[in-house]
Amino acid sequence: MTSSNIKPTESELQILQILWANGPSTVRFVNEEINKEKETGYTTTLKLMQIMIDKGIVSRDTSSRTHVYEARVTKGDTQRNLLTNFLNSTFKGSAMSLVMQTLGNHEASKEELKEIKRLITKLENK
Amino acid sequence: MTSSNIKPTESELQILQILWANGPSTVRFVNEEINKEKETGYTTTLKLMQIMIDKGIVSRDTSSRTHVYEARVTKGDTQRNLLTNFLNSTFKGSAMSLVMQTLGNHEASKEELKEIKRLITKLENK
DNA sequence: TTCGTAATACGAAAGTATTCGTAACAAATC
DNA sequence: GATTTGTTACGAATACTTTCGTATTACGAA
Repeated sequence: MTSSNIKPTESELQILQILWANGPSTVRFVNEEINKEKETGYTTTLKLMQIMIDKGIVSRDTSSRTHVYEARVTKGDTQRNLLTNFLNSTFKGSAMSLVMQTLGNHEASKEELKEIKRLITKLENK
Repeated sequence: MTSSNIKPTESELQILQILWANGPSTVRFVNEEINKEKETGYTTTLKLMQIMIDKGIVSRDTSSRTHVYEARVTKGDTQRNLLTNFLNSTFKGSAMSLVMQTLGNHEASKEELKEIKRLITKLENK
């Protein structure tokens, strides 16, 4: 298997997104980012990040008083795992259905559509 | 909005899938289907389905002693809602990324790929 | 040094989801 | 009719997630 079964909770995923986007970060920074979306107490975020340490999802540098946290799972691996789970539970494993619904319901630019076509052509020739 | 915010839990979704696939069903039938995947007590399934009644996700015919349950949310609406949530949380709203990863990681037949291409062409001409 | 601020640690409360035991009852079987 | 079987109702235990209050400690400013 590519990597252990990564299944972060909703809150954990939000934190991971922030760490992926910004690199190693302090609890304060992460909490401020979260608060742009949803009011959340500082110790709430701290606790979540400590739990993520226990689970091995993040690591931290404790050399200075203010700890710096870093994702230990990659965005790619995590997305892949979550996608597989989602595909199985919601679309019973039919990648086709999922793609069709996504394209049908969500906007994509002409350029993006072209790129998807290119990928499909590449897949067809394999 | 197309429909109220349908967000079934993992277990509830599994039950919905069975109801969508088989039409109105008894608790016993649903429980047997579930047990093909995962050992689960009868009353566990019963309780879940009763909770789904409370939430308005399913309805039931109680005219005979053995109640018959039916989904009150459509597969399409539910998938659409779950897809939007998933897209936002895991792919930060980028439909493009999701589609590319799905095509890249999960098998699709040549026929299916062709069909997706057809859909894209149709979208491009709008 | 003393005080205030900011950080971590910890435990517990609150919320949600899952699981199942037991009671009550109706129906079928003997 | 008595007993076994199958069904619903209900409550409670367990588990997992989220939230936060409080204690403690380290650091910096006065």
